[in-house]
Amino acid sequence: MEGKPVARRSPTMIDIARAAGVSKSTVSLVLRDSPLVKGETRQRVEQAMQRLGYVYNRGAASLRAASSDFVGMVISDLTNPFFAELAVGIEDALYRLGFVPILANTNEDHERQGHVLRSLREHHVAGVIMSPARGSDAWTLASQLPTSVPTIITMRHMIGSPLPYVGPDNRAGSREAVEHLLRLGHRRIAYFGGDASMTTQQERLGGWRDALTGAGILADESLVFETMPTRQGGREAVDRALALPRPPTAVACYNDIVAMGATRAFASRGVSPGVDIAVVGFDDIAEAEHNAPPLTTVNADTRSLGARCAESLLGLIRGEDPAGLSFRGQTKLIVRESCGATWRGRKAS
Amino acid sequence: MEGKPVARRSPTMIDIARAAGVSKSTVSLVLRDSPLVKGETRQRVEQAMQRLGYVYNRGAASLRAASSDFVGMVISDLTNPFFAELAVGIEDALYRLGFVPILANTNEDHERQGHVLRSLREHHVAGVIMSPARGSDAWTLASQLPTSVPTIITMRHMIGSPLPYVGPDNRAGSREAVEHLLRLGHRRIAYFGGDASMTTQQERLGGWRDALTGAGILADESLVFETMPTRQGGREAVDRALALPRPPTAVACYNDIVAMGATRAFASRGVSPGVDIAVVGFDDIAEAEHNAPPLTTVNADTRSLGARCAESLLGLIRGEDPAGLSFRGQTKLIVRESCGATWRGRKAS
DNA sequence: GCCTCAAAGTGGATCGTTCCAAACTGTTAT
DNA sequence: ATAACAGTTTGGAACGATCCACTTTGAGGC
Repeated sequence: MEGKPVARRSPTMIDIARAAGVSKSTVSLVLRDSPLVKGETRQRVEQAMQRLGYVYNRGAASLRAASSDFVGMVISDLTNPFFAELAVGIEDALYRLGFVPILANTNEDHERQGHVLRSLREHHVAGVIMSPARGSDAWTLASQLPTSVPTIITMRHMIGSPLPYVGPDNRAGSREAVEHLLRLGHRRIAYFGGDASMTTQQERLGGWRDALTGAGILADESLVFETMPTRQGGREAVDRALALPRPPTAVACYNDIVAMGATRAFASRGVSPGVDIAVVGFDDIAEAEHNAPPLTTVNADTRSLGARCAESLLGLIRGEDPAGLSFRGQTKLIVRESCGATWRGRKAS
Repeated sequence: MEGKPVARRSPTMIDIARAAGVSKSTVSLVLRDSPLVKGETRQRVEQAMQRLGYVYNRGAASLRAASSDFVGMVISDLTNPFFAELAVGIEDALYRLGFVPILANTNEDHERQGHVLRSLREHHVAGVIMSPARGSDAWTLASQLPTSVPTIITMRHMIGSPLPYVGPDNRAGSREAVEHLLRLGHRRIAYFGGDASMTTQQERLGGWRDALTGAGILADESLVFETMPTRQGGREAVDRALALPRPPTAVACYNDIVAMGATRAFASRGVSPGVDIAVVGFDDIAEAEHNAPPLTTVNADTRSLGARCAESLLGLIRGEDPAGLSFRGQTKLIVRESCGATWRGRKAS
């Protein structure tokens, strides 16, 4: 009188085996596309799976396999569009390589990062890709992640860590941006944003110095305004820079977020970015193109960088030499309007 | 002559049991904080764990437990800052509730969504939170996700689906925004962006109609410009709207991304947003505040909405009545400058 | 008729936990 | 001395797959 009986628990290989009149070993062989099973048998097994609605249990399988198909994806701040783009690049590549990403957004919190790494270990992840929370040091990290877990560090290089690092060439990119400003005739070029404790900041600031000294100009450290790498940070830097007796005529920013905050702040103080002051960013996030004015910035091909993380991790898992798996991506200056170049060009023509 | 022998494989409960001189059952009890073990024994076991560097194997445990602590987090487009924010809200709440999020960014791709759902089932996730790819229908979804997997649908309501839905009150929010424009004296109010196949669009567009007809104005469908919900879509809508013999004086946009594209496009065509034309968005993404001009928009408290997804999922997992787990979040109009209200106010004073 | 061999299929141990029923202590009541 | 009992501890059977060594089957050679 009841409808067709609903399976109380989902069928296992043994149920399939019984239904198809074979042993569980044969079902296992069918599942893994072994050439050892006869075509006819294979069909019977596949029909049984279909009929019973069999779903493979990957957890059970990986119990024997020592490691799973999970990869930890530890991101320091997913609300930053730059990291969101990186995460998408990583996720997409992992998916293609047959891995399943476990997401953890640490929000720059060390304690949370520690918890998350422990959790990932408990889940026997095949590897980890992480952009360390601000101020993580190689030593603490080593204690949280034993060398047995293949790990790629991304975006924030950790000095003293033997782990492969994937990220853009910050120094060269920043240098190129500042050289562009120099070529436009600027001599008082400030630097906005970034936290001295981060290697990314050190590298980008280094590029600023390189460009200036390369042009025979003294890198005036009083033109360096370190602030939080946020829009708010960009605004603060503007306030401080405009308070100077002789304000800068151009600014290189730690990243696009800072640059966007800065362009807004300049504009609201009557200093028109792209006209009265040149501003360049870094990262080339999607928003940069739609900023007012559109941001001249350094493109790091974020998505490919993400893919590269996944590929390097695969290398590490396969046992390749870690030394060959680090990667510094080339950057490319994207000239838009915030540096005033386009505008001047138009005026001159 | 060798250094201290490195553990070939990581220690298991049995190794700990041996080292502490107890049975594996006792170790298991210690791990789960059972009051059954004597304090002294507990200590011995804990010391052994410390000494051998024991790491719990959650996979092995969940083999018996029927379901794991994983939750699938299926996002349609993580590069959209709105969804990134939602994802962060979900991730944070899941973490707090003791779940581990598996991330899948479907990028609006159905095929991929299908694969991902299958993969999640194979991993025996405890539940799924998903914002369906554009154009997903209840029927296909039901075939991909049997009712045995607790699932919350977010942001994109699916008509005909019994699954709990968590999202903002799009209709009321949109209505409120348009009513604000009406109050400012506008009568020709256009609607930009969004895809007719999405319920979100239908609801927001519905709010636009509600407000107009509520004010005794004919909702002129020739002022509805449906485009991709992207910045580019916003630009296209501007082109089409300005080509009208009698262009609108105000615009309600499908979301902030469209509104940002639109403000840029208006500005570059010499129509100053916030002065010559009023523009309102929807979502209140972080960028909205820093747009030029700062965007008047509808805040949906995205992060809380994410948290709510996680909480409703927990309810579903615990077997609560699905009917009570749906949630429509209240929205709040955030008045900034793009609607011209602030500006007019200042002028009048 | 016996042996060999390849192809196809199988049983049982295993992975690292949890859970259950049973067993062992030492005390107290009878 | 025995029973009853609470407080601890334990062995073994799951969970659902994989993998290895083994068996079965049938064809072919001598």
